[in-house]
Amino acid sequence: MNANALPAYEQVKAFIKANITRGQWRSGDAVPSESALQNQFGVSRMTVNRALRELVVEGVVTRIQGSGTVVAQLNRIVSTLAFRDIHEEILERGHQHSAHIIRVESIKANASLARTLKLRPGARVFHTVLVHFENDVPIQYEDRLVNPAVAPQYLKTDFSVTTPTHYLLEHAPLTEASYSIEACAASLQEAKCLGLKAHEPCLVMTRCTVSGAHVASLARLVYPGLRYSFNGKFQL
Amino acid sequence: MNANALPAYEQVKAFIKANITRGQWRSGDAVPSESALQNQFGVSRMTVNRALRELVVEGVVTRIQGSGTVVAQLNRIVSTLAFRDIHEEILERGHQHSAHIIRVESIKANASLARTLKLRPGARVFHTVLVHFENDVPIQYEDRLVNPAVAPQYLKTDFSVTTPTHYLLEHAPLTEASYSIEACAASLQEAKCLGLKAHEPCLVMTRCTVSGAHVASLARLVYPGLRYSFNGKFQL
DNA sequence: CAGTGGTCTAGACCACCGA
DNA sequence: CGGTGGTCTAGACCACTGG
Repeated sequence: MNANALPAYEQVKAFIKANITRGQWRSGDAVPSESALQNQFGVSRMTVNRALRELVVEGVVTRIQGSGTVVAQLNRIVSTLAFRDIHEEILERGHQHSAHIIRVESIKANASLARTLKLRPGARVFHTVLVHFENDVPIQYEDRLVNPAVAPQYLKTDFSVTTPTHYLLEHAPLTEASYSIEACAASLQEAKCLGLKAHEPCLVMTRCTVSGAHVASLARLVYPGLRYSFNGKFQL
Repeated sequence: MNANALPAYEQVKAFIKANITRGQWRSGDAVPSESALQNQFGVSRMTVNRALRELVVEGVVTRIQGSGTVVAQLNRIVSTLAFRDIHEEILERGHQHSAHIIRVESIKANASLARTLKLRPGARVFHTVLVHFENDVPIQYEDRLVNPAVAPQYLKTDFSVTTPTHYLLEHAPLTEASYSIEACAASLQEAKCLGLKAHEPCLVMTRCTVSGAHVASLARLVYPGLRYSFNGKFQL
């Protein structure tokens, strides 16, 4: 066994990917069965099985028990977007992060908010509004509502030091999140805080996080359209 | 072995995830070794190994050979965004898709475009501009540049029937793509085609696709901010 | 029915890490 | 050095699919 050689399961994966990339096998075409590949490569079935299972996860092939393995419909780009704490994101770019605190308060949930956070209407909810700066340039307006059940001490945090995201991840283990990304015109308040003209286009991420049995937080993150973008990459 | 029972490796995964979710194990904490879990669950090492390998892919744990397995830094939300052909996306919502063709032509690449497509300056490049409608509402303005090397017959396509995305996926197997999502103000031309006022906020996806050795296409997809959003979900 | 994938075992050898 | 994970094997039984 050559030392520089790829593991056997990687070789099987590479073989299959190469056939797809080269246009040899197209979407919907059958991929050789496990036993066929087993013979072809002279490896055990578990090794072939691992290769194929990983290709399923990567979205390259589809398997149906009893039927076989086929090349997946590749008419979609599947990519992984990672959202991180903005503090770390900025530090990682080698820049300075700071935050201005606009609002830290406790409010009463109206009907709609109560429904989202799964609380009774009129229940207390924590509310913070911050602006995050990257090298003194405003880059994110963060309006956040927090369920007191998951972080009773939330309002006592010094948000100029600890970001809400960081605090919540520490105190309420994340189990689930849903988000949407849209383009909106900046409101007057947002525009003022971000140093924009009113109605300038912004990227808005709305995010709802769940921790165990509780809806933990609802956040609206507004980024100046001209200063921020989400980037991603897809590989075969 | 109970028929309704989860597979053993799923039970191991569930056990580990539960300990994390419950806040029992925190980021950086050690996860029991394979042999420990093997004894605890009374299963073979391969089964435990599969569970842990899958948790690595899911970003739940980190493993270091010789050292051990620890709970990953969960201070990031990792989610999978899937971009599909807009035609299918609309059909799947049970709506009607149609496309208006604005422009179908061959142009000469300027220096910057030639660099991106890895062609020589002045080389011929295909250029199409379409507007996609969902139930007669304009939803995407698609400005696309195509490398003739990967799809020589591209301009002969009837784009009112076949979307450029679909045609390219058929003729140039996708091996790589990079994209960015931003918010921009609609240009006059875009606004007119999308039925917006000038400078209304739009979600803009810029996408560069690679097929084998060639850069295949560069697309600018403009979505009206009020009519479109990218949505995603994250689970544990 | 034969062939497929889904799961699992009980071993094995190796590379790596930390004490 | 012992313990960890990384890989691999040669079997096995099962559930499912298709003809």
